[in-house]
Amino acid sequence: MTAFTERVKDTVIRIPKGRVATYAQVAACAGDHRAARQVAWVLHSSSRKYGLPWHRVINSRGHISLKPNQGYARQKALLLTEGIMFREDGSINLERYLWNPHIDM
DNA sequence: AACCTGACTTCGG
DNA sequence: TCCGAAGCCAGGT
Repeated sequence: MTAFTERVKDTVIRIPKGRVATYAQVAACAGDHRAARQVAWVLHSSSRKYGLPWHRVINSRGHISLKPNQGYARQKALLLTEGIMFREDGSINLERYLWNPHIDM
């Protein structure tokens, strides 16, 4: 496990309840703005193991990246539970819910 | 060591 | 605006 991967976990854990972050954003916080795919891989492989709030990470378009037959519904349900609202097309208003590491915490 | 894969992103047609 | 292709990174085979 690389240092970068460790930082990804630390970053994800910092995302506040009721807010979301994009894969690229998490990657940037962890020190490599180009490693979005690696962030996805980390969540996929060790979210359960480390109790990460994996559902708070979505793609840059404000959509859930999971396929409908995979965890899509579960992730959406978890976000709704935290008070996050979805538009009709299933997207999230990033202007409103995106985590700002410098202001929130 | 080479090759494949994915819960991503960006750019060009 | 909507795909498809090409980048990118690390772990698994």
